[in-house]
Amino acid sequence: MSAAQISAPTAAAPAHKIRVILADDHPVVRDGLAAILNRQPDMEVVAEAADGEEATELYNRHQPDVMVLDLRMPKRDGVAVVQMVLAAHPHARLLVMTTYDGDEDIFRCLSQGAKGYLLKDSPRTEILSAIRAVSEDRPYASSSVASKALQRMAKPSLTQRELGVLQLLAEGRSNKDIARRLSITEGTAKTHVKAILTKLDAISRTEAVAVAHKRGLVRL
Amino acid sequence: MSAAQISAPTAAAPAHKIRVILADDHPVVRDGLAAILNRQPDMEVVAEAADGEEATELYNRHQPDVMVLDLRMPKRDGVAVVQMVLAAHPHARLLVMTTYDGDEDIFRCLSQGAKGYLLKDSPRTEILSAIRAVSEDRPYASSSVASKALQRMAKPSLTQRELGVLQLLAEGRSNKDIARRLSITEGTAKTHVKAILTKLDAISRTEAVAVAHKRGLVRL
DNA sequence: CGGCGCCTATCTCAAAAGGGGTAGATCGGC
DNA sequence: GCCGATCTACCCCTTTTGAGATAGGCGCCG
Repeated sequence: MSAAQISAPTAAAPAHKIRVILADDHPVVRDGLAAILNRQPDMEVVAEAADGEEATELYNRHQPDVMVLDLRMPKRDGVAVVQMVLAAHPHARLLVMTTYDGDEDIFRCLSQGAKGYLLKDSPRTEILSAIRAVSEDRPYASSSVASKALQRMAKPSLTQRELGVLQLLAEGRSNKDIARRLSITEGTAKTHVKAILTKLDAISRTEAVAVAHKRGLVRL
Repeated sequence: MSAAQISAPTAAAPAHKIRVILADDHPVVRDGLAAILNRQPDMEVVAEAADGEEATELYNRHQPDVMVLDLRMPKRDGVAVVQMVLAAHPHARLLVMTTYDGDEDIFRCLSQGAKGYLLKDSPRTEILSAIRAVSEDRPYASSSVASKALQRMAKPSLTQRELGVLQLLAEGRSNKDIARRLSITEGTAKTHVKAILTKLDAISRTEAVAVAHKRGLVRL
């Protein structure tokens, strides 16, 4: 394939450039994305945000065609930014980006209306394709994520309560400790833990935590 | 402090540019670093590697002044690259970079002779300072890492065997399972687990795994 | 209204994990 | 040669965890 074909995708002379905001807490990543996008004749980086709060503000101020959002950011994470921006701008086109596939929050973002999802280790061409797709209101997802989405559908999902218990489980708390923190009896805590073990197909709490980490259900 | 002072550090007209190789599996990060470095009058990116094997090869071919190395890469991780490059070139100046502080492998790299360590979310000026320091054979470490190094000294370290047991622990294995896999008795496995709990100051195996994750002693 | 899912709570019983201490074998360094 | 660290292994005893079953209260939806 030729690079020229990718660089000048739909029209030889674009009517207007795709206006993009970048939101990522790593200066290096912002510079890298900016360098890639600014080489394109049909794209323009209009602002950069270093955290979630800034991302929300800058979206309101600039109303870009696309915002590229890191999932994990200080102050306000990707999920929260997606919620807040879409509440104010229902037609906002958001492309969520993260380091790890398998992060459960991807699905939270997509189900809340983010238009696309991208892995940070994607090649440049894929990043550009994704931005162009999202800018035209077409959905985009890395293939590795699309397949995970299907796997995930099959598996039973945890309730909110169970996710809370799982978080404490991952911190190494005992049943008694979990019960105290959630103001329930130890017996009930055990009931929740048993449900978690069943749903995650784990034999022990420690294995459940390992599975939860792999699936991105909990964070450190 | 002025930016000019940082940009033109020692000499107004550098006798020769600092030749740098970048090794990171994320194209975006490579582009970002390249963009930052190529803006400097005293630096030059001579090659880029997308994995550990490539990094080793390119070092041998180009013999740069500094190689910036991601800790986690496909095929050969940062620790292995540090070992192999230093075996062939004992005076190589390597700057290790990673996303997370608290990664135990940082200390493995540094103790094996890497000259500096840097967090990926560092500001541009810090990245440049680090590269200049390392190029002059001066050590460099992010302040957050320097403080962790001290904390770490105080705490007891795990033996090789214990690290092996800890890895299995983190995968959710039972004592019986651990014993089978390591060809030791269950009683011995319990002895190791008890030692781990004591050293990590944890009450339960699950808490020990949580601590191990935080300290980067195990990986998923 | 009748389910259905969720949270709560209880019971019993077996298995696993954890706390304490002891001790032989091996290996490397002072 | 002796000491210390490590790996191995065992003892006893208590606490925690996990399997299985059951059930009331509550809110939501067809």
